[in-house]
Amino acid sequence: MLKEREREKTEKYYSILNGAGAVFARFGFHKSTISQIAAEAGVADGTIYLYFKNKDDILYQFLNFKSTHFFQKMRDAVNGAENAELKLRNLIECHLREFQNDINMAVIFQSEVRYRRGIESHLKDVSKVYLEFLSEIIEQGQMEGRMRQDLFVGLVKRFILGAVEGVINTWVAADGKYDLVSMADPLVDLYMNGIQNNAA
Amino acid sequence: MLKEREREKTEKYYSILNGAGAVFARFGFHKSTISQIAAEAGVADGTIYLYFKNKDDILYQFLNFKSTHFFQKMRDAVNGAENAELKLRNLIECHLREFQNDINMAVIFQSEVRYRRGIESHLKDVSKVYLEFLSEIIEQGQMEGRMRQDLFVGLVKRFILGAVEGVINTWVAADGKYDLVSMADPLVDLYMNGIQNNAA
DNA sequence: ACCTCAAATGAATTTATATTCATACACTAT
DNA sequence: ATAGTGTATGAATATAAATTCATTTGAGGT
Repeated sequence: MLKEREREKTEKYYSILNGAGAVFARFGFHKSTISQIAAEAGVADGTIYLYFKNKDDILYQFLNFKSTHFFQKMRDAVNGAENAELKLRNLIECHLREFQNDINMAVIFQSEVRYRRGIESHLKDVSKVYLEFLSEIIEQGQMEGRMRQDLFVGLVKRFILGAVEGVINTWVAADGKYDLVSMADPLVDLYMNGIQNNAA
Repeated sequence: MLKEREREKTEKYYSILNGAGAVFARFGFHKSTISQIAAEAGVADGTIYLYFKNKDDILYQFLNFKSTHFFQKMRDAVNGAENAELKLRNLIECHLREFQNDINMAVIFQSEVRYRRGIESHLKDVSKVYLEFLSEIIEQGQMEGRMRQDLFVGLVKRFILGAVEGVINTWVAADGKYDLVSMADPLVDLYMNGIQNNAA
């Protein structure tokens, strides 16, 4: 086993992480084998165990690495906006852009993160952090008078997250063929105005 | 192997299906073993292979059985409503009620159905059928002038399904502790009116 | 009571793959 | 050049669990 300090910095560490990302995305975590990952990363099977504790650890580190980056982008996007509606728009746009730019990550997040008992417990629960972002935005929106006062925030935030994920799932199922980011505006429009025809 | 005809009717067949439902829900498909399922169903390991081709087949038949029932309920719920908004409300309420009444099914649908390559291909894709229900309702709503004309139906239906699933996931994560069906009205209200404060 | 055969059993077998480890390699310092 | 140290290899091993099958059980039927 390599020294803890250096282990995570080497080029090889990232080759394996990326290889694993590609393999997990293609076959799913359970059907992926260490040999496949090793081949994809261009290393021997045994080498993987110099950098990772075991197969689970690969997934764990992958999610950890990606989500750290993801939430940093998220924070930047939200902070750069003034009012709640713009924050929401930026958040959604950022989410879609990051997933579009890294389809392996997108596939893995959408398919493996849900109900992985024992992983989400270690991992700073991805959707939890996300939902906190949303709570803040909604509450700010209510203070600004921009969003309804009678909203049940606990529900609204799942509602928002669920809908983005639904849109991403569809995009993933279509192998990322179309532009995902352009869904941001119509999506936010739905959040804000709903589907009812108020004109009539 | 039992005769095809009789195999699926026996009491034992359903014991195994239910046992599997409980075990899959508790441990997830991959971590569930045949022995656990057999124990839960009160039969010997080998007996399972008299009724099912293999472990995958158990999940497949479980999903098939449950989704057939589910969609029947769904159809009844939708047909019993006059206008599109009521149909939507009934659909969501039915969805939530059925999941609430069968938490094993709920857990399995939410966690195993997504990205199970080779299963959704056999199984009449659950979300596909669901999305067709939604398309019809939305289009009807537009004809009735009850829903906006400028909606991108392809987006709206994922939006709706995604949001219900988000709400169900939260409920499942809380071990079904609170009443799920009561989320139907506020949820539909959000679909229809959005979160924006129009009064101000 | 005995026979027959479908149904059930669970220990033995097979299979698949995660993980280990003895060996080989490559770089640096002396 | 050679020794020494950290790194990489991949064949061999360990393990776990799915699946099989020789054997047993039990419910009619004679």
